[in-house]
Amino acid sequence: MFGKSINKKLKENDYRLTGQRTAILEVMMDNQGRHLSAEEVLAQARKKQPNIGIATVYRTLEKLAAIDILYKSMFNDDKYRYEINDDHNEHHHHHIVCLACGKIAELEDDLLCSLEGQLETQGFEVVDHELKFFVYCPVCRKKQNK
Amino acid sequence: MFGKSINKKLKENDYRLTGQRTAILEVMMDNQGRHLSAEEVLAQARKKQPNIGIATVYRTLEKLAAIDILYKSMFNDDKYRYEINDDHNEHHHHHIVCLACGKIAELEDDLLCSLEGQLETQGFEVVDHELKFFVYCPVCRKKQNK
DNA sequence: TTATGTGCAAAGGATTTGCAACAGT
DNA sequence: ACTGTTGCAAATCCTTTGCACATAA
Repeated sequence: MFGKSINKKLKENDYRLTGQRTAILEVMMDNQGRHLSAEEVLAQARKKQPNIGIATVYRTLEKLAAIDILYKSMFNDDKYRYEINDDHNEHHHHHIVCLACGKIAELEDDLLCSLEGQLETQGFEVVDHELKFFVYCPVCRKKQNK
Repeated sequence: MFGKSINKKLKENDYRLTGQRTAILEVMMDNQGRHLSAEEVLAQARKKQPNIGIATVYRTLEKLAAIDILYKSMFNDDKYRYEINDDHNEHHHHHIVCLACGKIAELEDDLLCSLEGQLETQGFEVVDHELKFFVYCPVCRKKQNK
């Protein structure tokens, strides 16, 4: 009910499908491309499961991130944020963070592969990478007339 | 006494040079290229200023980061780490983080300039970027015989 | 049934803050 | 002297954990 590759992952990992987890997964699917904090997930999940607690949210997000269904990262506000990971095998997340409004855009590019190749010839095994650009986005630049 | 460009920055920013701040700056200079947590800075600073408190360390690190004398970032252990910023104007930090031992290497490359250029033609103002590779380093790979 | 998952409240760890005393300039 | 800085302890914020109860398989 969540797409075959997600269901497969859940099954492979002995992942008991409770009402709470279903609610959380639904929230994450409804927010594709957005980066939600645990509190934000809680607020939305409560609409479906009124008694769900924050501990369950953290535990579930953590587990889903561990099996690559979610991607976990932190921007500029000291709290982790989670987003659904479409192709949950390789995750090359290139975020473009606006320093003014905090909006986060994503970059689909894979320019970095050649760099990874270099590292691998040096004996590193590259598991993942993460690139962040800190920017002023076009809208904010206009507001500040820069 | 800390190199002319650091002294200039301090003066420009009305930065009163106390014994505590001197101690912290010395610690950071002594650890060029390393990434210290606030607690680690505290421990070393106490050798010079036995009564210095953790609040002062946080306040000082924050201020030095604000004027680009330090660079602040977080790796995989939920605490901020600080390092001295040699050319404290542009900071292009490319860290290579080993997932096994936590060791952090740096990459001096500037392959990303072309990507920045693309963003700028799209109307973004790029202030900074940050790239992290999550890897297993050669030493750890050997230990795990991978 | 039986191992896993849940909610709650308490604990934990990093960081910040209020405030009275202190110290550069 | 004036103003910014300090140390301490308490407060804050995000996240984790212990435990008794509940529930999916």
